[in-house]
Amino acid sequence: MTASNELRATQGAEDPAATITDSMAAELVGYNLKRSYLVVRNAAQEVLEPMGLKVVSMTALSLIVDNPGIAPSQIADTLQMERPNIVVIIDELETRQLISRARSKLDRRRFALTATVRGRRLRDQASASVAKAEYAALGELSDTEIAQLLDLLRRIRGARD
Amino acid sequence: MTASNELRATQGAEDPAATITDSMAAELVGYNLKRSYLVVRNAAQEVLEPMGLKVVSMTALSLIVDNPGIAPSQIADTLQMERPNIVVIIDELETRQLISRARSKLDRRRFALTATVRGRRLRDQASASVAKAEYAALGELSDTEIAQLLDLLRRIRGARD
DNA sequence: AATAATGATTATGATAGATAATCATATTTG
DNA sequence: CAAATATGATTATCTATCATAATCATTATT
Repeated sequence: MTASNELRATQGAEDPAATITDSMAAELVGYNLKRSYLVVRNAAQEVLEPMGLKVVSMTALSLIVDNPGIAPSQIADTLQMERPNIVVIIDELETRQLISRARSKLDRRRFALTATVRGRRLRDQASASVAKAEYAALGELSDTEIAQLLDLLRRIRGARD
Repeated sequence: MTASNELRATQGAEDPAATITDSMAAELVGYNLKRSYLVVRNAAQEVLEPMGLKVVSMTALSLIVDNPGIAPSQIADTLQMERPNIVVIIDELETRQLISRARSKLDRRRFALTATVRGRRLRDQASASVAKAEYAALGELSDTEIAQLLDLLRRIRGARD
């Protein structure tokens, strides 16, 4: 770096119109992962909100639809959440009559969760809407690139799971 | 799906040893982005903690190092955070004498933030450690794949910025 | 039978993140 | 130029997310 560049850099950003250089954003994967995640999550939240669902509650609902009889603790394990936080989500899904909660016959400490017809219908609707919203948010990327991205992401988390 | 598969699915998950099918995790990009982000962020947090930094404070510090004279509001814009939350971070960086805060001469409402020598040194150290930690967390991926990933992620957030 | 472990729950706490209100300074406009 | 408006920083506050500790019922272990 030359002396004049040094000088410019020393005072440059004080000009409100100056362009901010952001070396972190350019280089770090975590930073870019976070930003991309927020873009996609916001797109999902937007379409879920009118259905009264959050991303986490729709994920839990989906798990229950796909795995009838699943227990809260299994949901916690799968979604990497703490059990106390699952309880709240399940309470709400039950109040809205999207799922039913019954004691397991094999282990009476556990609950066996099952989706109701309403729950299954809402899941299907939500899942389709979210997929569509994601696709729109990823509009820049081709189908091939989305597949590549998914593969890379699965391998990152796969290493730690 | 056959009748027997249907039956198995209906009761299957009540067996604690049953495998949970997670169609969301398999398909949704947002879910995979979140999981991958958490893996990488945890790796970064781990190496930053002994330096007394969080991801966000090290990002802010880095911005100040790269853009001497930058104002809090510019940091907020760049990092997509609200100004009140920036204040806290800057307070801490200043208390630790990693940056200095002076009124801008061009606009006396603004602050002109500059990194101290200590701040610059810590940034360099932190930035190197985080890059190394990220690389380890991405161990599954080749250099080419990491570059591909970065490109895809930048294009996702680029579309919305 | 007594002890330990597990699952669900409640209460609670920590942290990130956003909003509203306030004050100083700059800018715009009548 | 004076009044009104906008901007930047700050404080106080509120919400959401996420985690921990303690409790109770049931099951597994010794």
